[in-house]
Amino acid sequence: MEEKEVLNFIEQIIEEDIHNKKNDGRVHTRFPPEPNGYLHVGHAKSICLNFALAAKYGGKTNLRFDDTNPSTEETEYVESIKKDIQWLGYQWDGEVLYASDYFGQLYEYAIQLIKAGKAYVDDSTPEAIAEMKGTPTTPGTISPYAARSIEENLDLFEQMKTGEFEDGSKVLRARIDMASSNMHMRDPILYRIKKVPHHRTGSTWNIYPMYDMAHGYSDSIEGITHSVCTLEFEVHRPLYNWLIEQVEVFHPQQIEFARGNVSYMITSKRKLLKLVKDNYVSGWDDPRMPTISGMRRRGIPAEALRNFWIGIGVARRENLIDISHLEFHVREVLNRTAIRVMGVLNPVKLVITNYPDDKTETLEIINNPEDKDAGSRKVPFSKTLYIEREDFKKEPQNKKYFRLAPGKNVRLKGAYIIHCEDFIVNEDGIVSEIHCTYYPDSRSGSDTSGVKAKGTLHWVSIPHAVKAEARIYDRLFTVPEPINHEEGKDFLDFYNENSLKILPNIYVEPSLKDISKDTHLQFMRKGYFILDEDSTFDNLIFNQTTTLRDTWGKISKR
RNA sequence: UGCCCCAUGGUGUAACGGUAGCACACCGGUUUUUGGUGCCGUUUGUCAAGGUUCGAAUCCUUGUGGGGCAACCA
Repeated sequence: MEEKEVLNFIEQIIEEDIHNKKNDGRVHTRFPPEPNGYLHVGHAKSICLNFALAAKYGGKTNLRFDDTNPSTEETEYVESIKKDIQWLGYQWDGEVLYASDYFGQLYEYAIQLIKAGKAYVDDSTPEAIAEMKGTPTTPGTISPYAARSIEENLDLFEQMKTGEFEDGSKVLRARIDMASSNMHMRDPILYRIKKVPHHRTGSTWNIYPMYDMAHGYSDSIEGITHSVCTLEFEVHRPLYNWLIEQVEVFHPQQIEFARGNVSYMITSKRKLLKLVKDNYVSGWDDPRMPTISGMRRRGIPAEALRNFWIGIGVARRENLIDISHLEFHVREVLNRTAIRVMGVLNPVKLVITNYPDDKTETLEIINNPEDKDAGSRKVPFSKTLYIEREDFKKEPQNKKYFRLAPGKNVRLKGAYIIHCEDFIVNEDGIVSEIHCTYYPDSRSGSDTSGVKAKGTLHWVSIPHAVKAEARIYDRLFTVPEPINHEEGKDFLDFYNENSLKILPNIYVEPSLKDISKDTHLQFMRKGYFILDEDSTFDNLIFNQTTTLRDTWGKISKR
C-alpha cells in the first residue's frame, strides 16, 4: 500500500524551495522568544513546528532570544525558557543566541540606511508621531524632520548612541511611505533611546532597535531560511523584506501561520500574570496553568504535547482546538508508559469475615499490561481493606451495575473474588463498613473456584495502607473561550472555583513510598497521577494528570 | 466603512480542475481480572449566489461571516 504523505503548507513551501535549490537546499529555522515571561502551550506549537520542520529536512533550529527591550526582559526568563524547550525534547543548534549579540551589526545597518537616505532622526514627541501616522483609513503626513540631511542624521544618530539625548526625545525612523495602506510602512520607528540597563549588554547602549529592525536582520545574520511566525506579523512582512533589501544581505523568507487556540485555556501574558498575582493559582507552574511548566507539573508527558501539536497540524485560519485532542494524546502516551498501582481516593472499610485475622499475603501484580518489560510488584493483602466508596451500593438501580452490592460477587484486582454479605450504617446513615466473604480458591492466577464476577475493584490493605494527598484538577474556566465569551464579562468571571479539589486522606499501596518523582502512574480505574514537587517521603502528594475515559460514568448518568 | 488574510462534518486538518479523506469527539457493537486498553462499525461537511469548464472544495466575480493592521511592545 502506497500512502501519500500529507504536507502542510509550510512543508510545501520548503519542498518547493529545496526543489528549486533555493539557499542550496538548506533549511534553517529559529525559535525567537522574548525573555519576558514563561512559555505556554502556544509557544509549544511554535517550538514543535520549528524544530520538527528542520529535523524533517535535515536542517537546524536556532534558539534566539529577542531581547531588544531591556525594560521588560530578565535573565530569569532565559533560564526557564531554555529548561522548557529541553524538557519538550528539543535541542537548539550550537550556542544560545541573542538579538543583543547583533547590536553592533544592527547599528551598522542603521548607518547604512541613513547614508542611503532611507532613515532619519525624528525629534517629534510620541504624540506627534502617532498623530502624523494617520489612521488605517486616512494617510499619514510627512514629518517636518524627514528632510534632514544625511550628515545631520548621521551626527544625531551618533549622539543618540552616546547618550547625548534623553529617553523619548528622538527616534530613528525609516523613510518609506507615509501614505501606504500598510500602517507599518508609514516611516516606522527603527531605534529608540532607552537608558535602561540591559540584562546582557549592561549600560553599553543608550539606544535599542525595535522589533522590525532587529528581527529580520537577526534572521539574516544567522542564515535563517524560513522565518516562521504567527499571523499578526503578516503586515510586517513588507517591512521585513524592505529592510533586508535596502542593505542587500541574505534574505530569509517570513512565513506566517495561525496560532493554536485551545479550549479552556488562555495564553495572554497579561491575563496569565493576573491569575498568578491575584492568587487564582499557586504560581506560573500551577498544574492548572497552560504554561509548559504547569503542564509538566501536572504530569503531561512532553511526548504527548509534541504529538498533540504535530497531530493538529498548521494552517492559516483561525481555530479553537478542542482540549479533548490534547487529552487523547496524554492518555495515549500514559496508557503505554504509566505504572499501574492502586490508590483509594474516597475510602470505605471492607472486612473479609472468613479471612484469618492476622494473615498477610503478598500478591504479585503486573505493572503495565501494555508493556511486558514493565515487570511486576508485590502488594500486601489482608482481612481489612479500603475500597472506593462509589464501588458499593446498598440497592443498585441500574441492571448493568456490576460492582459491589449485597449478594453480589466482585473480583478484587490481583486477589480474590468476594461475596458481599452485609454492611453497617452509622448514625448519619452513611455506610461505615462492608462485610464480605471470599472464595479461597479464586486467587488471581490460580482460580479454580468456577465463581463468576463481572466487576473488578481496586483496593488497599488497611494495615499496610499509606495515607497520602491527592490533588484533582479540572479546567481553569467554566466556558471554552473565556476571552470574548460574553459582552461586558471578564475572563475572571468564568474562573472555575472547582478547578482544584484537594483530597487530604487517600490511601495508596505501600510500593508508592519508593516511587520517583518523574514516574507516571495510573491509579487503576481512577486516572493518571504523578508526584507533585511539594511531595515528601512522609507526606506523599499526587497530582491527577487526567482521568481515565469513563464509559460507565456516562451510562450511569443517563 | 481603507488595506491585508481566512472560510471543508461538533473540533482540527487533507484533497492543488477528475470518487471529499484522516484524526479527535460522539454513538453502537466486541474483547477484557482496569466499565481502562485493543478491535469493528454508524452518523455528520465544501459559507451563499452567479460565472468559466465535459467536470469546481479547488479558477473568476459579487456578497456574507470571521480575523488582523493606527505601542518609542514583541
